[in-house]
Amino acid sequence: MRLSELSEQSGVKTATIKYYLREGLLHPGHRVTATQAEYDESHLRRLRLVRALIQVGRLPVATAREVLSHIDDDSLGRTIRLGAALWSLPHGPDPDEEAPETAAAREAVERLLDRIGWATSQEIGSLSPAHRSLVSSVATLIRLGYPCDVDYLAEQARLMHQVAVQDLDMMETHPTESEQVEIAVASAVLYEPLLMSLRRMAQEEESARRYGL
Amino acid sequence: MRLSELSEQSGVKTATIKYYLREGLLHPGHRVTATQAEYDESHLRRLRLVRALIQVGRLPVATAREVLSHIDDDSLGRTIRLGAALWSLPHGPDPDEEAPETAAAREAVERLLDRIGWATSQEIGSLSPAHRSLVSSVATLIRLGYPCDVDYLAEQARLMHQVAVQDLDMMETHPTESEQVEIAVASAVLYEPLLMSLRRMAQEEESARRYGL
DNA sequence: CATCGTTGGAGAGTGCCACTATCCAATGAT
DNA sequence: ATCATTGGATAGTGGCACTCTCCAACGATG
Repeated sequence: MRLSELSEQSGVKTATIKYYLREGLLHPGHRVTATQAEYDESHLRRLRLVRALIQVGRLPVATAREVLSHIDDDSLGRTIRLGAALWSLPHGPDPDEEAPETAAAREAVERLLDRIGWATSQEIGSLSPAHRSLVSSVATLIRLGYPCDVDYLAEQARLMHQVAVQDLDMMETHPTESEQVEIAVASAVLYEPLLMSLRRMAQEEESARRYGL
Repeated sequence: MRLSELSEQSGVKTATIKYYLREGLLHPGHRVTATQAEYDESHLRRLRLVRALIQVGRLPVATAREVLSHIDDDSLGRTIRLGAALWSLPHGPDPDEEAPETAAAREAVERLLDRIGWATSQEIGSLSPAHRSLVSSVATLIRLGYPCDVDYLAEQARLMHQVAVQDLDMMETHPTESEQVEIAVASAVLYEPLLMSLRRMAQEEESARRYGL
């Protein structure tokens, strides 16, 4: 398949595909002559994944490249590969250590983890982007005076754990490691807006149920 | 308080505050002389909300202005106000009607809503940004060949409904309508990254539980 | 009263980023 | 032989969130 055909089938302009090639988001085609290259299904699939990461997942191009490199890297074991891929995903801003609310937020998160017994998070917690992002979010809520008590958080955490169980179950239905890492990334990036859509629809539904239309 | 004091207390540069004033994200201060204005606590609070919406919630400035205008508008009833605020929030891309996967996605979503009995979503569903965004997400997943069966979606939807119940319970703890609308917006925008942080931490926890460290 | 640093306002400018248009030499179809 | 097309490199575009510069008007100080 030529570049222009790849463009037609994917719906992505040739100029944009060239850009992705240059940025290393897409592996080069097989050079047929000095000025022509051949692309195949793997390019089409990767291109669609790139578009999904960038357009649906809103990843910056540089981040997408990093994430993809982890998916491709089969020199490491699954756990490391998975962790590397997930930790390179974008996350909220880091906690502002200057702000006084950060300390309170950190304590609240600690109490939360204690309550629900997430041992992993407590040990390596301060390193995990998700943990730092959580502290930052809680600090923001405290600063704005929104409620954010441990009971509420614990209940939501419990629900998110059930979501995670579903996620991992789904991941396990895929055989190869590469696919599992890819689906873990997809789970984090593509299913996220899906879940948030479901949450908003649920809010609309529940709101209608309580207050009428 | 002067503009420069407001800047100090909020940690936002004066130039940026001026920009927000110009863009209508912040109501003007009380003019004391021809060249000086006085700001108060309401400005500080609003400024923090603006920063949270833009930095944590990643809202474009124009969208933030629209959302804030709905929070301020007390000429409408709560339901309308709430809906207007939530519907003006950013959502994923609209479904691509050209793509063949969109039809399948729409059908899958319909089956899902049927299964879990969200009447509201079925009636006004095609209008809701959340519904359109969900169809778009499902279409993307189908196109990439990721699993997205109705059983999985139904389970996640059930969990998201429980999340929404928590959300609305929390909203009801606030007395005034303005506060309720504000907290609904905060719930959609600020608690979203919080929930996603919890999901990723839960994935890390569950992953460690299944496969070790 | 003169002076000089500070303030608020307005418009132009900056930096970043995801593309995108242009150009060029080498092909490949006719 | 001719000429549109292809892949590759480079420079440019447009949008956005600020941010810089300038200016007239204060207002505290000597």
